[in-house]
Amino acid sequence: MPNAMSLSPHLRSQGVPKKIAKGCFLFGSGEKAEGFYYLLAGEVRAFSMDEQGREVEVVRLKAGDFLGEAVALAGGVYPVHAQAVRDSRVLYFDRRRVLSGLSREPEAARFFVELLARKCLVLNQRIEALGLRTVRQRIVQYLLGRCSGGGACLVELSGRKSELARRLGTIPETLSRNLRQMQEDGLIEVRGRRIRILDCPRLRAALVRGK
Amino acid sequence: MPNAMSLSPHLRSQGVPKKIAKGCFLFGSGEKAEGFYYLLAGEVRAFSMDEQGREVEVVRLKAGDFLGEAVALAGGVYPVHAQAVRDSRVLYFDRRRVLSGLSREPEAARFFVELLARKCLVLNQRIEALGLRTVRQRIVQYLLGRCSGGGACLVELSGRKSELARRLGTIPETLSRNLRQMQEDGLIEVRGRRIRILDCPRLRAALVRGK
DNA sequence: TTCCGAGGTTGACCTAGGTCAAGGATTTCC
DNA sequence: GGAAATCCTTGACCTAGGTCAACCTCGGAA
Repeated sequence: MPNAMSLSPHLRSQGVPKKIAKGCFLFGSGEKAEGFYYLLAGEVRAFSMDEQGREVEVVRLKAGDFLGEAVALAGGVYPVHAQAVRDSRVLYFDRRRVLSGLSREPEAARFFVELLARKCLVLNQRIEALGLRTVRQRIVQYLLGRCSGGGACLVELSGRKSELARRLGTIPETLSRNLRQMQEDGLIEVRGRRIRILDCPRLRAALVRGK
Repeated sequence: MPNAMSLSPHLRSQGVPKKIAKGCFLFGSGEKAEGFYYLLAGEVRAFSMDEQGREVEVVRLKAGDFLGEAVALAGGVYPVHAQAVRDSRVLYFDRRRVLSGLSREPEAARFFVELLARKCLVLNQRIEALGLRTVRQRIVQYLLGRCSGGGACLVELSGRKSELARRLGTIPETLSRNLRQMQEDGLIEVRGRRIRILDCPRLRAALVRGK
């Protein structure tokens, strides 16, 4: 989840800058979460392993995103592996230091409370979205979620289509078929990883009618 | 979500006690969230309306649960209606007061940071769970989630089966069929809203194998 | 240029599970 | 207690979408 919150200079100063070379791990699944990261530059992927040891990407982080903050602040163990896919720069925050720092730093306390509260909202929305019956509905809701709302607008996928499929709780084939269908219905226009929304109102209607 | 965190006496003193008579609303969907609630006693249900104006229960709260804290602290609008289903007693916390109080009350800051962080984890788990392919898997994971892990154990559903169905992203019919199937497979024993897990290890295996 | 490999698309097929409709079984309320 | 209203279960049916396998496309390397 992109957080789009900028760190206050003061908070920033509490983080320890680190460089993570491409391919290096920030942490591994199952490790006790003693701290968390703020990504200054680069790219990190979080993934878990399925039963057969195949990797399953959970989320991909870019500059401005936090990584592992909820786990660390709640005092759990990382549920995923995190690996830099490019040379990256991060700030590392020690869990205990932040927690005890909350006492002295009202700024920071507010910041984290709002950060986490916002995250909860986003997660809740995702839960709602996953509750939607059809894949098509989920696609629609995803598209609407990142379109300004006007007549026509363009959505550019950040990752692979297969990642989007996974995120929407389906598989590439089904995503592909649905996109084509929607294209034939004149709702959208797909070109590579660019999706142009042709008929925003009708798209919105499709969401409600449960079609 | 049950939170199972007890309020510190000090924090508790910041809440304004209120009595909510059965049937009364704590807030309505779409209202600006100026505060949130902590349920001392009674029962509250949160629900939204689907397109046809039918009510859809989202969650049911009992004593010890918070209501609307994430929305309020993030500064949004309530996404649901909240109504007391029994005479209830709550503490009401004013959003602004809490937020500004974080400056003076390190205790409170820590409390809310941990509360929200924990909530994020729970929500994440639910997202993962909803990503499971089959309804049966989701049932299994739900049952395992509330079973101590030993040989046999008993799970008592807190609400209606239809609520559980909805929570698992399905419908009562399918839930019913799956439960019966699992019963025939000798995995569980269903009596009313009591479910006895007969074969915990085998159940766990069923989760992994994706069957 | 050609070759190669990963991602994407398509088709054929089949099953999980959603819908509709009809009983049972519990609660609830008088 | 009994009637009414909810819930729950079951059956028949059908469609969304997952699986498997083949093919296409495009970008990078030789």
